Amino acid sequence: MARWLVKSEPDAFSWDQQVENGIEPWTGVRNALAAKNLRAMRLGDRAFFYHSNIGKEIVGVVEVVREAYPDPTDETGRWACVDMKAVGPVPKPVSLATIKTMPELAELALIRQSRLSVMPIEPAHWAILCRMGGWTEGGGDAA
DNA sequence: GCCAACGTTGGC
DNA sequence: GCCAACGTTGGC
Repeated sequence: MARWLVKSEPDAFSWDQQVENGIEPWTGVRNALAAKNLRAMRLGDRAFFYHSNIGKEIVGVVEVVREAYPDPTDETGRWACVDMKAVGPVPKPVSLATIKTMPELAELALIRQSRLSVMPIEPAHWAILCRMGGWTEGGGDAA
């Protein structure tokens, strides 16, 4: 099961809204690489929910509950979205500033490609970020 | 098909 | 609010 990180500006769509809505279509991605990543997501994949611009920190974990389908907010029909479900908040939000202090996280796309809004996270990096955030994966589904 | 101009994102 | 990075557009 793959791991990801998705960004949202809390002004536009925040973690609180994700929690309130439960399941929410992840729409509005209009970047080729980000879209490719979206299409590669599979049911049960998990992603960190990152607040860009305001907060600049990982605040929660979401899970893919519907794989890529045409983004209803896109008239051209060229772009895709997935449905995300809130799994839970990260007990200790992990800030960008903190991530930047860690040499072992220097290769993160979050840092190397600051404008990419949907990116894969390597298992080792996922584990480090989970530890930093005080997040423990629920019973045995971490495969 | 190349490249300059422009717009957008996102950190600071 | 500013600026750097980078994606996209449009002229040639």
